Amino acid sequence: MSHVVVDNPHGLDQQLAALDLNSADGQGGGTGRRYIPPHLRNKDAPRNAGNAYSTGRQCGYSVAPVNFCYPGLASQELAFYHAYSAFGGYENKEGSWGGASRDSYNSFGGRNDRTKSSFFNDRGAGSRGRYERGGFSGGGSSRWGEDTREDDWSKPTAPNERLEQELFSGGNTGINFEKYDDIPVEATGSNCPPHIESFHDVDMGEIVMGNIALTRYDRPTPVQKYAIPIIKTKRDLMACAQTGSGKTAAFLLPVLSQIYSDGPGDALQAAKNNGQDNGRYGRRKQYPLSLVLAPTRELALQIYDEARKFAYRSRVRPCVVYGGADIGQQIRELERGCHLLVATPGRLVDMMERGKIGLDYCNYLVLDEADRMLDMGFEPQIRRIVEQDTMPPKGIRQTMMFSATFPKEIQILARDFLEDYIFLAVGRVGSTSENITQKVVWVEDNDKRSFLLDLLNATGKDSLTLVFVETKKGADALEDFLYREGYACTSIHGDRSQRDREEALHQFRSGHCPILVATAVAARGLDISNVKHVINFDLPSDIEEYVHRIGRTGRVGNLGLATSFFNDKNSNITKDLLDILVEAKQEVPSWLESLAYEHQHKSSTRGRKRFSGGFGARDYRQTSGGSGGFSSNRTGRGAGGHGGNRGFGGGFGGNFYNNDGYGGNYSHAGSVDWWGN
DNA sequence: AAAAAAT
Repeated sequence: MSHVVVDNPHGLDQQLAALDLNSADGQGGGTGRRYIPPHLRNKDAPRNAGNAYSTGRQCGYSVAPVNFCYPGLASQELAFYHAYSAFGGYENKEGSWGGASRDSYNSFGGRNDRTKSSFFNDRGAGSRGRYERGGFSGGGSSRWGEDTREDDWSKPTAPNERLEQELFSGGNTGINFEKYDDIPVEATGSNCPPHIESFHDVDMGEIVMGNIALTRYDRPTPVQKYAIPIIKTKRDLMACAQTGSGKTAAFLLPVLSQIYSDGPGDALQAAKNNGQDNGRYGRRKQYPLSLVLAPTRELALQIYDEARKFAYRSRVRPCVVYGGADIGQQIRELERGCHLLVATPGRLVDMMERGKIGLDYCNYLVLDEADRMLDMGFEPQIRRIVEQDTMPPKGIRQTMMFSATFPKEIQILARDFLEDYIFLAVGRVGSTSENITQKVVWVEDNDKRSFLLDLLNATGKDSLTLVFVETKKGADALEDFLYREGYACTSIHGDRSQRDREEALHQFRSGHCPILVATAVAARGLDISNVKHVINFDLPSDIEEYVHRIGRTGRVGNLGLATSFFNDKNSNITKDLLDILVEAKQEVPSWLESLAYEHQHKSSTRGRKRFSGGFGARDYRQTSGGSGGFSSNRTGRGAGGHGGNRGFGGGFGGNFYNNDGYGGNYSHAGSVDWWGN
């Protein structure tokens, strides 16, 4: 094991955080450049069967017949031709493409070495495939596999002004990067590549860079600085980072850039064969090159929306599938082509069983919010998807896991899914950020509503307020109440239909309903910028949940305010809340301090029974010697040999590791959660 | 005493 801190710009102590889990099982003959997975063996393979794997992630190009061609027109020119007719004439779009010039299209005929096969030489520039729709529909829609032949995926397709408007006009959803600079990041692992300071420090290709310019991302966030070069060098990654740290782009940019430079590879042929088998275009099974799994539907959608931006003017077609929505519609979308799939686990399993999705060529796997997915009981589905189907094994595919915490369950998942990975720890965004003002006020249940009205009246009419409650019933009741009081509000919770949920989010985001009453469904993952005020009408029992909730505000460089109603019923969160307030240099009410003191004394006699729902996860404090606030016990399972308990000076709020056997908020055999389930 | 997720 040689996990070494390679980069440590923030003066954090060097330490080894290797997991003995990581090397627990060997790779049975190594990663095998010539590996052929079981499902591909003994198959009649017109293509070079080992090729997809033997070339690693650089898929080779294979040759497909062309029965459709526009003599004398390269496909890009063809696309332009259609662009002109579609938009009534040529307009110079260079400006909006952030410097990419039309030369890139003119030079398209001059293919690079890879595509300069004898085939191309024979046919000349005129015999390009059918990409006439390539530049126009969402994120590219090359109908690969029909009668298309592969093109150079690294060259941008034609611009589409209307689509561009749709994708990039949504304001700067990005992050104000300056305030992230003090977030500490630590990379651990063998041969970790150096981090970047600018998007230009690593070659991500014309398409990605163009879309970065369009999204007006000018500088990478800390996660991006580290994750991008790691992913670009084809390493597996385990990253502990919260939502709001820019992690979606941190994996989308390098993954897409790889796909653009490598092209579709054998997946193209597979889709084609499959299409022939079925005889009809519409029956085709899709073979995504990349899969992103996310815990909630909204998060999946959000990742998809990001993917569409970065897939603009490319041949990659992103798709999203999740429950609660019409599956027929989603299938039709898939059948138009799917190279990057974002999915919630349940619906994806459904799609796989229906034969709509094959993961045989999925060379990039991302698990987003992995802890949350386990928390929600998705482990069987995830293992079904990753281990019990046709997905290339670890070491062949590239796998990236993101998680807010790193308890034992996640460590085991990382051991099983990742190969020689780099561990990235990103400091918590919410709690270190001092531009969120956190207030805790004592409010009895009976007074909550009138207190809430006071707060809402004090808040500007047009600033967004997010009100969290604990139960779905509570959400309905409170929305009802506010509505009757004349407030423009909406609500979101898990019993709402998917349409209602999306509609509510839209109403809120757009400012049409500037008050959103929400349950935990909205706490994590959702990037709703411009939330001025988060109100914990009901405090959660779990401090991680609290951090996620308040993290909905204070984004995009704005000052944020978080107000929490506290009373007797919240005694369970007292100590953790106090720690958070202290860490974030917030004002601490004296009553909270004394309560925390009392609670600590009471709790010492309670034993360690409750370790789900947030409590057990904090047990690490007992081993970190009470060293004040939020030092983490980052020892993992190999506690003895890896540097012991070290503090991180407040940056690393999350307990990435648990070694007390009671770790984490994750159910495991014999566990009892906060509700006694 | 809960929320989330395939139907």
